[in-house]
Amino acid sequence: MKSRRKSPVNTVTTEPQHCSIDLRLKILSRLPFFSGLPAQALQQINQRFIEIGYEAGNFVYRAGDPAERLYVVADGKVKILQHAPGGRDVLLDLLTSGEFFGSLTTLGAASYADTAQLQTSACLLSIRSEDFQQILDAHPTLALKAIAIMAERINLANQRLLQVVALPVEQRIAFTLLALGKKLGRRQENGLLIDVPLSRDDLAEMAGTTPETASRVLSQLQSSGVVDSGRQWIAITDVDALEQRTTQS
Amino acid sequence: MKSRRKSPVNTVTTEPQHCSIDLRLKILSRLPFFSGLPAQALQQINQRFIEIGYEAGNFVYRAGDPAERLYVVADGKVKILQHAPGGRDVLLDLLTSGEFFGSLTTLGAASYADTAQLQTSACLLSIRSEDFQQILDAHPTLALKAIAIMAERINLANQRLLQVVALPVEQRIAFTLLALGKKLGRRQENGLLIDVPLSRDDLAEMAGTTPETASRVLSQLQSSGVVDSGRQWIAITDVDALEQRTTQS
DNA sequence: GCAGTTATCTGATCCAGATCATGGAAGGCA
DNA sequence: TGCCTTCCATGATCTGGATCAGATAACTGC
Repeated sequence: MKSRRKSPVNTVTTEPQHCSIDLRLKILSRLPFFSGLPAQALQQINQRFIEIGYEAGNFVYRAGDPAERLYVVADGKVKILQHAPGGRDVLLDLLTSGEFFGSLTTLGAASYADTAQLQTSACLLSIRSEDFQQILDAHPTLALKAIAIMAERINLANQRLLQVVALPVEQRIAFTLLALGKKLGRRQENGLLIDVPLSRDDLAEMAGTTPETASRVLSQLQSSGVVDSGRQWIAITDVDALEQRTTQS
Repeated sequence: MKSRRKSPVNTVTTEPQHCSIDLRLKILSRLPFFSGLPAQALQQINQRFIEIGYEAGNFVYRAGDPAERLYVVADGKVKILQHAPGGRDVLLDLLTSGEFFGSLTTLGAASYADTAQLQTSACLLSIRSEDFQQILDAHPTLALKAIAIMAERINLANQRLLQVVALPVEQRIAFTLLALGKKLGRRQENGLLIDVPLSRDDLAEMAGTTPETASRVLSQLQSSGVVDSGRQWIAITDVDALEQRTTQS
């Protein structure tokens, strides 16, 4: 019954051409964030961006580095984490194409509070914070969109805080898996595959627990037929059942 | 040694005239957020606001209510909290004069995710979200300031998440007290008084623990001479010593 | 000043989940 | 194909802090 098949996660690495300057404008124009902008403006904005390719595992920046750039994920997955003095880390988010990270503002803190590391190889677009601020200045619509995005992130962070304080581990892991499934899920024969290499450590850091406990909970979910998992991958086989786990027991 | 004096917290309730329409413009113009704006613009903005006085304990809004207004604290203290299904709550923030809460955006969620309750009687200024958005639209500088404020709140939320996951209760309480002291502290003979009525329950909800544990930690800090406290009040007598508690043991 | 109510303190017990420890399975690479 | 490394599962033990339960102290209203 225990399936230990080869990881079904799409491990195709980002090809160099995915990160080429040719595709940059196309990528930017597809972003919901920039939608509705005249082509001309988009053209100008495009010129301020540079593209960077990274290998999986690389750090884009680390907590404490001077915060001077804003990044957009063009392709690949990026994990945002925060370090605690005691060595225990928290995985704040796993970002996918179209999402922002880095410094949205030059006001306030002068250094990054979090660390950005590539979960897969990826292609990033990057812009200096000041340039981005000028863009926001010139296009108030974008500023409102940015505010909406940030409001959402504040809610997300508060939601997680609430969960960690008030819910037992199993429920937190259920919530975490559902969120991952919703965001990064890909339909498969065996269910909703979380389409990113995800270790037990990663899951633990997202749910605010230890890898051992994450493993135990996952084993239990697996033997109940709610999820299917293996080395570095997890698939949700029964979303409804998993949703139930967020409530009781 | 144990001091159980009368609460030194300033309990002067907001007088009606503090919330009068006469003072509204003055209050708004003093806000750092609106500083640098021409008087004319401020005049216009002022017209969009309404003022409301509330009694301590009242709810401004509750989680789930339709989110259609943004509030500014003119006078008094407002606590922002979030409910967990299990009954345990989290106190997200204690806001004081000049701070915003409510709905910064009409995009996204249509209802408040949190609850706003008055910690003291207070005077609030309120504006419809759409009106506020129009103001941001018209004054891009304000939008950038709003973004900076939200970035700060995101960092704060992530910081607290990290603390809850990685630090033991005593350290979390020490951090909480230091933050409160920094934000709401008033110098007194006996130290830095946290100038707001604050019960053990409130402190527990801020630090993500139970009132019993909060009480125990506080007793221990008190017998070490680091803080001084009583019914509904806490003062930090030795800031440096408290800072040390955030690190070791 | 007294009775009732609310906030706080503190002891005793309990348990979810962290920690410690070990063995096994999957993938990488020569 | 076999060695080596990394990841995962799972048992055993331990403990920080929650929970349960009274006992005090402070405020409120009369």
